Amino acid sequence: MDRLDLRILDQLQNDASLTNQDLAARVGLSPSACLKRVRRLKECGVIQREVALVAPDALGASLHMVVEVTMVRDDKPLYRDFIRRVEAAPEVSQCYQVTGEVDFVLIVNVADMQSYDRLCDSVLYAGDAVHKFRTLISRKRNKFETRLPLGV
Amino acid sequence: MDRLDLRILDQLQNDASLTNQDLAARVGLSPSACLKRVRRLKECGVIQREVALVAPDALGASLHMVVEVTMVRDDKPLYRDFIRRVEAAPEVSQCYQVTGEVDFVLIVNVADMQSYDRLCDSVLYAGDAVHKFRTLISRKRNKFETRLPLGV
DNA sequence: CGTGAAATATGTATCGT
DNA sequence: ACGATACATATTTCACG
Repeated sequence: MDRLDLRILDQLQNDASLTNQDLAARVGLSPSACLKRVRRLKECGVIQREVALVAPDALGASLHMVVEVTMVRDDKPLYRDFIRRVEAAPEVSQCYQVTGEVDFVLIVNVADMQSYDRLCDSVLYAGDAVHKFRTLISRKRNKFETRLPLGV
Repeated sequence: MDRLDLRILDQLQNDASLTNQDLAARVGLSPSACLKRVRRLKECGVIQREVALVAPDALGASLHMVVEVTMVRDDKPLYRDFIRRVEAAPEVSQCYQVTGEVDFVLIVNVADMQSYDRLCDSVLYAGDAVHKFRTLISRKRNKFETRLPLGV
């Protein structure tokens, strides 16, 4: 993982629709050398996947929420089951297991309150794992950036 | 925006590296018709961009935090300036403006505590806009999904 | 890592429904 | 207005230097 790989990642985090030729030109490499690097970065999991980011309000899924979850107790199987439900719930886009006064923070995005309700049933009220939760409703998502700071 | 567009979005949210041919085959369209739709979806902003998702731990930026921010008072210019600083800070990947006991929730991801410190200086302590904040340190990111539920 | 040629994919024009 | 076919252009990909 040298400087060239970092520059490649930097570009692709911004715009994965770049052709290999353009990418190669930008990082100062021949197309074939560039392609080999990109493939290696995918192979070894540094590039996990390429995705299209869709405007939430173009699809009526513009309701974002932050849910802080406190579990009933510290218990491996309990946690594992909860995480499994979280993973299975399409409404939950992110899940952070945190230290401190709460145990999990979920980022939820849904079309309406009915969908939020379904989420509560399928994840929060299911299985007696959750002691309590607090929902912060987002009025606005001011920033959403998938890019990691690479220090290039 | 019909069923076909939704199927296209569904595919591209999963894997934007699909060739137009494969995509067309999956949604049951000819390549040219498919391409026209994809371009239209990009033109009108439904597809915002395509990005590569990079494994955070492959790059030593694996420290995630959730920061809850409470402002000193409700004040337009104050908020505007804060948001501007948030947007400028590469350590802050997401910012939700929420209702309730706190005013903002930030998702931060950094390589180390030193970077977190820089963030505090450049965003949280700058400008006397922030009354207080609470930082929840993530032990683990159990889920990170950019895909919106499309109900297809 | 770079070059060049073969294999693939994209993009366009045209026609049909 | 939208989709299909076919052809021209561009890109990816691989063997070789």
